[in-house]
Amino acid sequence: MLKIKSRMTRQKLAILEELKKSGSHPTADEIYDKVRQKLPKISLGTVYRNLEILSDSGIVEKLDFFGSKNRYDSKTEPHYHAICINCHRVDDLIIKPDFAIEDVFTNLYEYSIIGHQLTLFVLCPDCKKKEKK
Amino acid sequence: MLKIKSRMTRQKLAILEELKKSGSHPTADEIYDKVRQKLPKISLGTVYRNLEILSDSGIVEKLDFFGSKNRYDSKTEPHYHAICINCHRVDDLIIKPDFAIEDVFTNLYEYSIIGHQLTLFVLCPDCKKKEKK
DNA sequence: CTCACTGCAAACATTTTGCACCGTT
DNA sequence: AACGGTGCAAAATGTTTGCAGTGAG
Repeated sequence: MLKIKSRMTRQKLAILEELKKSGSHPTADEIYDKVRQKLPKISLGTVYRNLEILSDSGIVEKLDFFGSKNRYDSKTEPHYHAICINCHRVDDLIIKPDFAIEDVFTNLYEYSIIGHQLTLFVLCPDCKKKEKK
Repeated sequence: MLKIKSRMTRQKLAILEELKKSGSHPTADEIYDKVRQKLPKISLGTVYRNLEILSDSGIVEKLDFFGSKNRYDSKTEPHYHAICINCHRVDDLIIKPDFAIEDVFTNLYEYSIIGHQLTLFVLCPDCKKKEKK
C-alpha cells in the first residue's frame, strides 16, 4: 500500500480542495457529489483511489470508525471527535494540551502504544434542542 | 429497531454461548463458523439477526469501530480496547475506576455526552517481540 | 516518453431483507 | 394457534479492481 510517487492531477486537487473547504467529515460519496460539480466525468473509483493515496501520504485522515461508511478529514493537528447518536454528524473536539491520555496506561508495559482514538457519543446541540420538545 | 419480545431459541443460545466462551472479539462469520459445529444448518443471516437482537437488548456489545468487519463482545462491564496495528488482534483494557474521561470535556455544555469509546493503537506483546528481530 | 492516473464496469466483501415454512410460547 | 424465528437466496451497500486509454512529469 506504500506509494512512492504521486502525481498531482486535477482530480486529486479537486478532492483535496473539497475536503479542506468542508468543515465536516464527508464520506467518499459526499465528496464525489461535490467534486462532480467541478469535474462532471470523475468516477467514484477515482475518488476512492485518491482518498487512499492522500491518506497514505498523511495529508488526509481516514476515519474508519464511524459506522459503515468511512469518512475523511483534512488533517491538521490531532483531535478527537464527537458523533451524534441521533443525526450522525461528526464534530471536532479541541484537546486540552495537558490532557495526555496515554499516560494513564503506563501499566501496559508489554505493549507499544502507537496512538489512540477517542470518540464521544453525544446528542449534538441541534438534536438536544429537538429532544426537549 | 427496538424489539419488544424476543424468544430464546437454540440458535440464539448457541451464539450467545459461543460469544461468552470466546475470549476474543469475533466477527459475525467467525461466530457463524463456530456455531455451525453445533448447529450445522444455521444460516449467516440468522447469526446477524441474533447478534443484532442481542446487541439491541444490551446483552452483547457491537464493535463497529475496527475496520470493515463488525466485531461482537459479550458485554460485562465497561472497558476499552487495544487493537494491534500489525495483527489486528483486539485486547480488552481494564479501566482505572478513578479515570473519568468524560469529566475532561465539561466545557461541552451544549452537547449531551451519552458515552465514549477509547481505542489504543498498539503493537501487541507478540508483535512487539517479532518487531525486535 | 513513461508510467501513474483515469473512467467505466465488473467484482468483491459485508450486511440486510423477502419469503415461505418452522417452533416457542 | 399466533407470531417471532429460521434457512435460503437475492438484494443492498460500500469499496476495490481489471482494463484500455490518457496526461502529468
